[in-house]
Amino acid sequence: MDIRTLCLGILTIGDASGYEIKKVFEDELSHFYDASYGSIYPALTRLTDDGLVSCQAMAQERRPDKKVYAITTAGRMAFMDALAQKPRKDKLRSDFLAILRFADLLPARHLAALIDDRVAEYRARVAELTGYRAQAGGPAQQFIAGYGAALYQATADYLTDNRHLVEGEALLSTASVGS
Amino acid sequence: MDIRTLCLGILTIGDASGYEIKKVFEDELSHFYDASYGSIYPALTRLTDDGLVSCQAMAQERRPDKKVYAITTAGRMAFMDALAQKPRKDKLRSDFLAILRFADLLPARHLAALIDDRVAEYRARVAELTGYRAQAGGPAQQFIAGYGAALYQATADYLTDNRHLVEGEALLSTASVGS
DNA sequence: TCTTTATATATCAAAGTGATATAGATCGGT
DNA sequence: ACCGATCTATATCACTTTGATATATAAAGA
Repeated sequence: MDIRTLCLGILTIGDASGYEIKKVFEDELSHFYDASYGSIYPALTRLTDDGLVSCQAMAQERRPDKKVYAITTAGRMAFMDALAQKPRKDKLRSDFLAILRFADLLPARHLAALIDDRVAEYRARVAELTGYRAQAGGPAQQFIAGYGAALYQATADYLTDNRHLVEGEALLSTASVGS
Repeated sequence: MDIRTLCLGILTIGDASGYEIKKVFEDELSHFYDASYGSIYPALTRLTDDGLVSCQAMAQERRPDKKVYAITTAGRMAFMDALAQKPRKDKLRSDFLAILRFADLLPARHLAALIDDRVAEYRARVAELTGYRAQAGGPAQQFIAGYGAALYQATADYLTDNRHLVEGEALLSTASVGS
């Protein structure tokens, strides 16, 4: 599922400009997918060339033209085909865990602060997503927001309950400096 | 935290070849980071050029030379600096969730099979990681394996408890074909 | 015997990121 | 009234990374 296909999927929901598609990625999909302008704009150009979307330039007063894209029938079929493909494995990229793997090279204070921040961040995210879920549109959106909330909740809990494992390993820098 | 830095970190644990570094990514880090040969080999070349690792070619009988890399003092310092940097946000890329977002375009059977597979896969992963955790080396490795297990467990549970939200949306293709 | 899996390194087109450029509008604070 | 920040809107580009492929040999399994 590349960005091109995802853009096509978003246009399934309704017509949109590249800028608006980016907002969908940020608002609704941000916790399981991401895309930059550097991938969205070329994707839309190519989808247009392939006849999967159509593009209408809207002249705006004192603004750059807004290009509104709409999915075509061919595009709809292509997206259905893509949906039927077996999904690739999920991929997580976590600097945080990479750092924790090397906890024994970090000062204890730094490590503790890192984990504190992460727990606070995830608890905030749970609250935010729970709110979103309540006001969200369809069941699929609710399901996805809930999925995110469940993950963040589980992670925050795990960190709280097991941080001693890594924190016991951390460098007690004061001891080595003092002696 | 780019692949170059991660390779440096792995060499902190012990000397290794590119091939062995790949195995560390696959075995120990696979559920929160990944790297292909296409990034590892160039990373090692550049780390060598920068004097952060040293390389010794080991001639092997009837095998290509094995290049064993070792971290230098400069490399160790560079890695410590990298570890002190604020970690970037975690990034999840999930085709599975992307597909579920468009559950209303999928036949109900297909959707059910997709979720069944995912739940089974995650339950298997929990078992695997729990085993790994028991036999694992240091506390940091145990912590990380446990983190993965907790995530997969929470996900499988969430899917089981909330799948009705998306499954209720799916296309009842028999109805539309029959009528 | 033959296929698959493991050891081992290397390259490359294509995809995607993150930063930067451009440019007017609007909103909040002082 | 002014200034900085944020929003709307599109576009490009160097760099990183992926996923596939190439090359060679050995060992294990079918």
